[in-house]
Amino acid sequence: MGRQPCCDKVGLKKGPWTADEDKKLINFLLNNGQCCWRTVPKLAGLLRCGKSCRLRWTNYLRPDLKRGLLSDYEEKMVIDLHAQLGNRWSKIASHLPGRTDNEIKNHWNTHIKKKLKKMGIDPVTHKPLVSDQVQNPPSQINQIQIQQQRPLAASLKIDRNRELKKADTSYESSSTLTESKEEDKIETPPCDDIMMNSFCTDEVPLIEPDEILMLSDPTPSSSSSSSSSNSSNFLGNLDLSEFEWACNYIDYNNNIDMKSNDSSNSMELWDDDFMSSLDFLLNDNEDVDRKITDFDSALKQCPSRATDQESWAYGLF
DNA sequence: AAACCTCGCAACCGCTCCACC
DNA sequence: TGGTGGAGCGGTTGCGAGGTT
Repeated sequence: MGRQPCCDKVGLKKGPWTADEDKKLINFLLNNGQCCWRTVPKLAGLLRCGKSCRLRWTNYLRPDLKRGLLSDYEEKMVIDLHAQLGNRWSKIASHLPGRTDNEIKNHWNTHIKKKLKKMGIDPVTHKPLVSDQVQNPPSQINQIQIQQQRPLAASLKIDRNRELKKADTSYESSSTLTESKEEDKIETPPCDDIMMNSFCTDEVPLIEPDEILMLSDPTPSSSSSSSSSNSSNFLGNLDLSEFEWACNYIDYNNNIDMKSNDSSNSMELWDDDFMSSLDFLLNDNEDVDRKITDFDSALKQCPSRATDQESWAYGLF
């Protein structure tokens, strides 16, 4: 018996999302929150399946997403985490605020893989490629090997049961059974001189504060994109004044009036401490651990849904 | 200038996981 | 405890943009 499709696909639209569809989805989710994805397209008036809506939201429309290429530090983290976790992109993404599993997966496949190969590192095993030792000076190989020792050791903590299912992940040979969920405790890799010297990433245009300001105070767009493919600025082109902000969800579950047409309220709860705590999302990360701690504490100032892992991001504009 | 090629990324597909009954 | 359905995950595909011939 075949699996039931996730939705009735007859008459449903596929392919790139239009700006209008995006707007409908954002409008619905900001006003109603995330509930059952299957019902979202129906309630939002979209001819899409729920799965498509969820992907569009999580990978593209979520307001907390960082756009642009991964920074050096993020790239380093991805490499290190991949060495520990393998192709578990969502786990890796959970260590990188504002990045999605899809984005990291794409970046890995298009950029990092090539870089590692160029450096003589097998992107699957994170060990030096034997054939490439000819191409790389011995000193460089030694540095690579030194770098690889730490994640390998850390990887021993990964749940063996789960890893056995991943035939192609890096650490099939990891010994010792350990407690499950240990992977969630994997440490954020520290800045490492070797890695800093080894990787030279592209210029990384991270989101600047002024861009965020633009989003919080939308101005008429010069020309709204005809398709979703150019929607890095898309949210800025939307009239979000009608939307509810996370911090205004004083008590979502108790049905306190969630609808507010006064967008000026949207920043009321964003005091200086909270805003400054967002720096780590906006600037390059030198002391991420501290900043994440600050951010966590700042999030506690934002009541109710804002602290929900999936929905805290609503307030990031 | 046009045809072709390559690359990057958004989106889809199918499978697994997990909560609920 | 097993079945079921929804959500999530990872792999893959398709298309558009930019580069090359």
